[in-house]
Amino acid sequence: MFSRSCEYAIKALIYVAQNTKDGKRVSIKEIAKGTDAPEHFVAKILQELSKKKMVMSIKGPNGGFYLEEGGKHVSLERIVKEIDGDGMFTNCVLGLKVCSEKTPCPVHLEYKEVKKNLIRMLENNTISDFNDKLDSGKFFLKNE
Amino acid sequence: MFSRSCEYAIKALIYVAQNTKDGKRVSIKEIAKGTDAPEHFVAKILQELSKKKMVMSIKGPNGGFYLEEGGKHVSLERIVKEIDGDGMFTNCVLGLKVCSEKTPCPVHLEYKEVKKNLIRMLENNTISDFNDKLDSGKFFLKNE
DNA sequence: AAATAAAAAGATATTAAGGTCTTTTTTTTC
DNA sequence: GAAAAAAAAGACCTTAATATCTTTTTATTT
Ligand code: FES
Ligand code: FES
Repeated sequence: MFSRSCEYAIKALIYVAQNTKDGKRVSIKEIAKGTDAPEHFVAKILQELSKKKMVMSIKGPNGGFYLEEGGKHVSLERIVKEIDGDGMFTNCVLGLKVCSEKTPCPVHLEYKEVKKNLIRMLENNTISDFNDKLDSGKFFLKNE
Repeated sequence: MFSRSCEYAIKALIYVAQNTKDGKRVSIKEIAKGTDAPEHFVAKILQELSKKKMVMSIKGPNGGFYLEEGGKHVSLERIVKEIDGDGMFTNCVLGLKVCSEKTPCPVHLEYKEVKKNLIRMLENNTISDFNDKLDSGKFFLKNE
């Protein structure tokens, strides 16, 4: 569904939001541990997100990552599009050159509904939405 | 969503069903052209499907691929599972080790609904369903 | 039997994703 | 100012997906 990079990005951002509420910062190492992801890989992804101002970073001792107020209201849709591009939103599910009503693939009509659901899910969920959920202890960023 | 292989497989099977109604067979070359897929790649995928008896093949002049009566009633779900495995049906969408109600990821609940839709779409559509649709000329296996 | 047409099999190549390691830069603390 | 801690940058490695090419086997047609 999503690329690994994208999965890590989503979990990392949720983790950062969750653990920097009081003006603290979290290091790559912490994020990697907290989301069960390879440290150096997550570093690269955060670098990318940082360039796009989706997460803030400060170097040096006591540095790390944190979110600006606005960053907390970023939707999953935004993250997915930044990392994986908009293929999932526009491509034909059977790989036709274009997805259109004019020359639709056999599953176009039915897939359209599925896609609508998926997109709604991505649009309606922001980083901060998850924080509330995580606080309740009923959701996890890693398991097993 | 699906791998290339899987996309090609689905389109190839639909194409075969569509073009062998009268006891004819179609060659790899035809299938590749008809579905806008690389010939040798599609050959390998059909080989695999052939081993699994999801499509029949006959060698030699006048040979080619065709479907047994039963093959026409194969669902997309079956094809996807044979080619891509059941990851899409069982894996956590954020990549947690397991997808479970016990230790769900933050989007588990919402994604569950999306997944249900997707699976229903895959289960409810068989190769022969598409033939009827294609006959009407309103759907395509390639475009642009 | 020879020629031919087709799939099967298998070897190889290419590309992209995923992952790791090393060096550099920045900042803080002492 | 030196040492340390952190991210940034970049080089590199590994694996899997995608794709192509070549050879072999099988069946048909003449
Ligand atoms: S044409 Fe295939 S999903 Fe729209
Ligand atoms: S735990 Fe993530 S989808 Fe179920």
